[in-house]
Amino acid sequence: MVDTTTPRTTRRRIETRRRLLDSAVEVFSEKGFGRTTVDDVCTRAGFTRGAFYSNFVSLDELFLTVWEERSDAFLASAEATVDEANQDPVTSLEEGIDRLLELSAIDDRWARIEWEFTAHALRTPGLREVMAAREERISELLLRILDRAMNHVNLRITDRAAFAAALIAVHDGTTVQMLIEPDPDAARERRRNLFLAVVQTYTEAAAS
Amino acid sequence: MVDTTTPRTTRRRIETRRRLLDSAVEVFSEKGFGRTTVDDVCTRAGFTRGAFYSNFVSLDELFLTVWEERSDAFLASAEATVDEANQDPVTSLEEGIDRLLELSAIDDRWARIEWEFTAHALRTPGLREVMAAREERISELLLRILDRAMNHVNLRITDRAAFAAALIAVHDGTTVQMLIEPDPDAARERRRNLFLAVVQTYTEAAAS
DNA sequence: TGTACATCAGTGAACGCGCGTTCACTGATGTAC
DNA sequence: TGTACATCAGTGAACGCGCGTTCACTGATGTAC
Repeated sequence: MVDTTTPRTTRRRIETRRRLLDSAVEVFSEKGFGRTTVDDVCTRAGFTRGAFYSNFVSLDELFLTVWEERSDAFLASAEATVDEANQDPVTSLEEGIDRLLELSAIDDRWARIEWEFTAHALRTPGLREVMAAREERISELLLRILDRAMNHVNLRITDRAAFAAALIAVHDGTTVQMLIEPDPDAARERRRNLFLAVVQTYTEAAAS
Repeated sequence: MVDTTTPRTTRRRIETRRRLLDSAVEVFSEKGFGRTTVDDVCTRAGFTRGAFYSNFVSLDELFLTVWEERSDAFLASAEATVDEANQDPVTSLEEGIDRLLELSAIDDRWARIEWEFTAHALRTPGLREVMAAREERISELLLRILDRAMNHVNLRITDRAAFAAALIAVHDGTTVQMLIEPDPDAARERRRNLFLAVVQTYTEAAAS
């Protein structure tokens, strides 16, 4: 039996969406979401504006799609890294921190877009819940990673929710410092120490 | 001798600028900087667009002016609070944290604008230095407050620059959590604990 | 204090570009045989 | 594999609104006496 409900052609559309989404990341990070026009994105991708309206209904939808896609990709790759790490457990707290920082390392462009999107979400009621849900997913993933890692270094988490929230807050707060401050290396080193302090705060020696 | 270089009339202009600046805060926080038009600000303030161009050259200048004015006002009021506090020294670490949090308490509207401005600064080279300079001023003010307070609770700061940077990072990171998360009270409590942990990390018992 | 005058600040109309959005169209892509 | 056909995806022109910016103007404000 032939499927008559699904649209026929797909390859070309998929490729077009791909190019529009990739261009959107570039343009949003350069001009900011608010100053970006439909034509900016299309020109960058090598299309005329009609192509945009054939694939998205508004820039808001495009921005949300970009953000969700990248967020999901990040979470998926993080999960994969965690699975790998099971074959190679951490041997020290410091090593664990470094792995965590490596996992969350993102390029400047994407950091700017996340900042933009948060600003956007802060004034768009429907998006606040979307962001909160994502933070919840990151929190769960983090705790899954941490549970295992803590075991290997003989520590026990005292307050799980607070621990995850603290790591996320410190991550966000130090990210902007690294982007703004004249000496990013110093900022990076301070971030590392602060992460270490947070881990020590929310854990205690496990009964062995 | 009469001053012939300074423009004559001022009262009316000052009032007009005031209303434009206040309206800008409202509109920027509601629509975001990028989606705000000159007319949005003028209509809100009860002027026509000409009034804007008689007082500012661009929305960029207006945004920077708004931000600098509020930042300076914040720093000035913080200094004043610190001077007052000298008559009434803190007696415990917890009390010090609460005072610090009270000092940095800002309304949602202004928090959104700071986030917006940071996003703007992250993609506008000249503004990065402006923000870095302000962070430096806040850091100095913080350390002045902390030096005195630590003395009263018999603690000594180990790494001054890292301590101030950590407090700022934690402040920023937890602010967005309080605005995004469904349970702001829980987020506030977690923030308080995290601040406490940071203080304990970057201080040690002073030789008495 | 009051009046005549000079200057200034904000008005509102005007201009034109840029942008969002639509739509008839064409050439690209997949399907059937 | 090749061809004829149907459908779809992106084109590009068109429309009109909204916005930034300018400027001659008028009424508000300060000054001099």
